[in-house]
Amino acid sequence: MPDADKPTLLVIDGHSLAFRAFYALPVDSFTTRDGQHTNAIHGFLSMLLLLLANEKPTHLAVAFDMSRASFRTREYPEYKGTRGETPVEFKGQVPLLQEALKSMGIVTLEKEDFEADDILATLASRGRADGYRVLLVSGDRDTIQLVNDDVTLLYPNTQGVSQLKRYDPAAVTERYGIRPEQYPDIAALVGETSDNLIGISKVGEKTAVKWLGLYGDLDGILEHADEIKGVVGQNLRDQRENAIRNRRLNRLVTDVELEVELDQLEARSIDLDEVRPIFERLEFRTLLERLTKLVGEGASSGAETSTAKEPTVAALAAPTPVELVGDALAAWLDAAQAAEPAGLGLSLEVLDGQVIGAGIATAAETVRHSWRADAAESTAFVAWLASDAPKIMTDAKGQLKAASRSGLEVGGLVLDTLVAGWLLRPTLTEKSLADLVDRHLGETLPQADPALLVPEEGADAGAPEFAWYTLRLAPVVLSALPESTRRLLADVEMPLVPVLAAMELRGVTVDHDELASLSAELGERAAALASAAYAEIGREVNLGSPKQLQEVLFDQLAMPKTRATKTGYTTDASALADLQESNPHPFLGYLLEHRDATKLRQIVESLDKSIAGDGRIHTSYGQIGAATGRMSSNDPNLQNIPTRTEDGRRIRKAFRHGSEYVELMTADYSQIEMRIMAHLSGDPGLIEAFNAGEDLHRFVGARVFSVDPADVTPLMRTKVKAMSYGLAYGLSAFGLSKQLRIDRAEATQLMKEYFERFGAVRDYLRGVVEQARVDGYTETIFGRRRPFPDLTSPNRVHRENAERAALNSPIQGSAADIMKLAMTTVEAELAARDLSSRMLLTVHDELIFEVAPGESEVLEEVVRDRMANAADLLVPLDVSVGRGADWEHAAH
DNA sequence: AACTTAACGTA
DNA sequence: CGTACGTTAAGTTA
Repeated sequence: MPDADKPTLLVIDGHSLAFRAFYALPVDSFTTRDGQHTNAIHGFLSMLLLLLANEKPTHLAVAFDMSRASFRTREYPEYKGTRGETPVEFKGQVPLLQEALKSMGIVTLEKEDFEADDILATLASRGRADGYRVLLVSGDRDTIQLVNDDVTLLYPNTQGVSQLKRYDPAAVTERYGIRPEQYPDIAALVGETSDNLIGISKVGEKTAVKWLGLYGDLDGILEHADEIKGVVGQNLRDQRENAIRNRRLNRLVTDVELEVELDQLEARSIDLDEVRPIFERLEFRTLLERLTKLVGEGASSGAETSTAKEPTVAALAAPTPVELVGDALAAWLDAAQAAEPAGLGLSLEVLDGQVIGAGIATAAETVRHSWRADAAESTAFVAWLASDAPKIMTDAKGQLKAASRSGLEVGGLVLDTLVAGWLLRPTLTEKSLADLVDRHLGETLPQADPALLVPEEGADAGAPEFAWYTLRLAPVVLSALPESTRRLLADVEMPLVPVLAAMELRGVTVDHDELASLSAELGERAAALASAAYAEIGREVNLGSPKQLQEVLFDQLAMPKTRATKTGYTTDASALADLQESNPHPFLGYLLEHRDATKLRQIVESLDKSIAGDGRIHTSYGQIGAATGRMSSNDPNLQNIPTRTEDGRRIRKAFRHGSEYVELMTADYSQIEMRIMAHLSGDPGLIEAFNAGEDLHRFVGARVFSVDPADVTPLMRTKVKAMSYGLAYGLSAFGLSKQLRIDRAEATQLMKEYFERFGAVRDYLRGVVEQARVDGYTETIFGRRRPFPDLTSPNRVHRENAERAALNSPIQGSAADIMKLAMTTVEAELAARDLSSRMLLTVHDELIFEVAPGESEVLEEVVRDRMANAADLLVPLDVSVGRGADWEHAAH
């Protein structure tokens, strides 16, 4: 009987799939306003909708485990014993998922004493007997045994739940080299860690498959156990009971008594009115849209004809692009701008860093333009691009760079949907247009993606389609932003985009010879230190391998165990320093120095490799990188260039001014985070400290220790400084004592004294967390928000982590706001004054400039002014400036 | 080959 | 048991 004529029964292992989703989807982005986590539910339902659309089952059911106990745990209490406690964040989602399924008219099944897989096995067996095509969805490998000509297993791959691998008998054979019904024999021999089933030592998949080939099945293997040679054979004879037990436990039960008949599982049409309340409660807007679409399609196309090839039809497709040049393009642009006064969608086509064309979109039409520098047909395009006519792009920075390289000017960038999307959800940033389309439109950007369950038909999307989707995203993303954040977007983030593009294009001159000789020197030093270290322990190990170091330290040298990590015991620098104190050994000293040398060398090497043909390093700035609002730097990271050690500072000496320039200038905000704390807390003592204009830590130290500022000793100053800086991070007495190497009592006392003098700071920090718990987010001075769903987590570790991050966020984030604002105004002012000096780098609270001849004074004046006036706080923003031929000498 | 972990550099 | 990042080598898994 041809498959197409058979009814299709879809059975899903609910726990298994939901659990996969739970770990695949970040909990942060799937939490309702009242704090309910929904990632498992969302992932499950999203997959279910995909399955309904693609597989068009006539019958379906979702099976759940009733509890962890089953007849298997009675037989073998250790069964699944290795599994930790199910996270409460997951547990709470299961009843809601079941409720959602019920509202969709989908039958859920569970049976006392059995696992969901047994229900799958039973339904598979019954379905096959009654002439169904059966589809099983489970993340439990034991279900492989159920596969046959009528039963197909859809197995989530390791990435999560968005893709399922289809196992029919041929696929099982291809993957495992056996027939499906042989799988339990393999599993019995190899063991299954996740079920706490221990197999035969030294027997892995390869061996098990080989034996099966020789002796047919597990019974055959055990009969011939005496013939198997070597240690493995002995292991098999010694541990045969393991295999027998495993085989007994992994056999799925095919005759569980269920209260339903197959025909009761028939797929019913979904009543949206039933579904809506629970979907709304879970805040599943896009899922509801997808479901609505699915229901609509089902009604119009008729559910009974299952046409497997038919691709899912998107609700909206981008208009077919028209190629336009010259006057035709000019005319189209005029009309288009009238139709879309808020801006046109724009996507530049970039090849090898140069612009080769563009896609432009209105809601109704898309246009493609091939651009050539000297072509008269492009005049209208070039003029429009440079004009203030509003444009909406996605991930504009790279396109702006290409435009600049191609000699094109881009004006009027009013919105970058990627940046806006990040402001909306700063913790899990959608990294591409495709992500945004998926997230905010609930659609799939047409793109060739071989990993998709159903390959999309038709051509890839190009620039016109990108422009069109970008345009559609704009109102969706904008309307979701709170007013304050929308201002932040318009005033701070959008103007910054071209500034960062310009800085990346400029790069910074780095001296290759300097780096090369430094690298060679560090390499020699590292080699000498390694030899000395080997001599101490009488053998050569890989000093870069924590695993091998653990052997040396804790076995060979029998040192006391350090703090535990996931894979053993830490060998990090602070632990080694502690060991050196308790168990002095020359090996430790050599190791630590070796670490320093190799680490520096590694940085030097990677910098050297990054020097481009123009002798400069062009880092990339991540505008949407950090959840707090900070920028990041990568390829290479220029925000972690060493500065604390002498050798490290030699690296900074390799950063030079270019030949057209006379020096570098650095300008940084001093103690900006403390100043922000003073402003936000309104603490009179701290405000006075900054207005007094004397050394901050000395002033604070005088208050804390009740002495005259002149009598604050360096030690007192160090302690107070550590305390002040630690404040913004949620430092504990424990952490403070560890950092200062003082005992707990003294640290506690120090904190107490500190807060007695600066009580408003403590009140403020407490208040931030409390407010965030109520609101679900924190906010910076300029309106940047960051959500904190974990503040109400029942898990103490998660909750306390969230509390520290929450109290830090407005501080670090406000500093970032101020710096970003300063950067755009500095850049604008330099342009306005027609100065040739240029801003090159930013390192969180520091800016680095290249100074053109004769501009030293005016540049300093402009930079000081713009930076100091970037924000109006209760305390002044102090800027310190330094100049020199290289970065090190320009520091101060 | 692709991913994860430990370690470490910066603000 | 201090926030925020990015990079690297070693180790692990597919």
